[in-house]
Amino acid sequence: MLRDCRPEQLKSWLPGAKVSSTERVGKFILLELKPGGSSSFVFYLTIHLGMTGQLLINPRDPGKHGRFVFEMRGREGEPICLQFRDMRKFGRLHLTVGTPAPRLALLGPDAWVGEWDAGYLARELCGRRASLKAFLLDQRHLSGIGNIYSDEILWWSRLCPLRSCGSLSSDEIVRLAQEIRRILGEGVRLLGCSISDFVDTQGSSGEFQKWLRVYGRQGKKCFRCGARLVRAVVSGRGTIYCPECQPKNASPE
DNA sequence: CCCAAGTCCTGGTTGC
DNA sequence: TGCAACCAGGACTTGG
Repeated sequence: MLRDCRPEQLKSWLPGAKVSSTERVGKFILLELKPGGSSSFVFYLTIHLGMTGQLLINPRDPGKHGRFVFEMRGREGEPICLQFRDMRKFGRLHLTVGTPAPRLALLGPDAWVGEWDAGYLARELCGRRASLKAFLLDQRHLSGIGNIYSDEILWWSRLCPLRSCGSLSSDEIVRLAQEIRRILGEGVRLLGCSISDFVDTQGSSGEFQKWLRVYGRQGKKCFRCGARLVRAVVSGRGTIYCPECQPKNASPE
């Protein structure tokens, strides 16, 4: 159970605590901690990187936008420093007792490795008026998809971001489900998308940005049909798509 | 001035 | 008409 507690209370538990497990849930990083001594409860550090957050292990230099640092010891007693950097301050940390930050309970299944299928997607899409783009960004349906991957997924699925959820045929839903898993898998295989800030815990950049088909390519030619890619703002987010092979009208097929 | 990887909050709209 | 669910857009923040 989640218990209310004051920051200074949590602070007093941290020294001597052990990281008992780590997990990723959607875009959240979760550390399970057990306090030192004989206490049996657990507490959690829930981390969200926001847009520009970085989590670094033993960084070579203090960096420019350090927000917090955890000093730890490894199994052999070697020092381990975990630093959180975040230029735009959109990242979040939550320290809670008993359960992770409450917002995690609201997340849909993990879009990449979660237990869901085209049937689940069909049920979630059914009857909704919102755009496909807004749907993919809404972490309550599937968790883990952001603005870059949603545009890429929709291009590969040949679906217009402006289409309404309820307008998809079952063939289109199956296609979308396949591309969600495939594109996120590619992103992970290529170690992420380093447009400007993203690095892994070792400070290394990913490679996915080299394989982008639409994101950041407004006005350039579609790799599939050669038409000019266009930009629209959909539910407040910049959205790039091909007006030719991602048509607004449902394709007759 | 424009734009940017995310989420929360507010206020308006839709439909039962 | 009432109400809840749904949905779009602004706020937040720093920098290129």
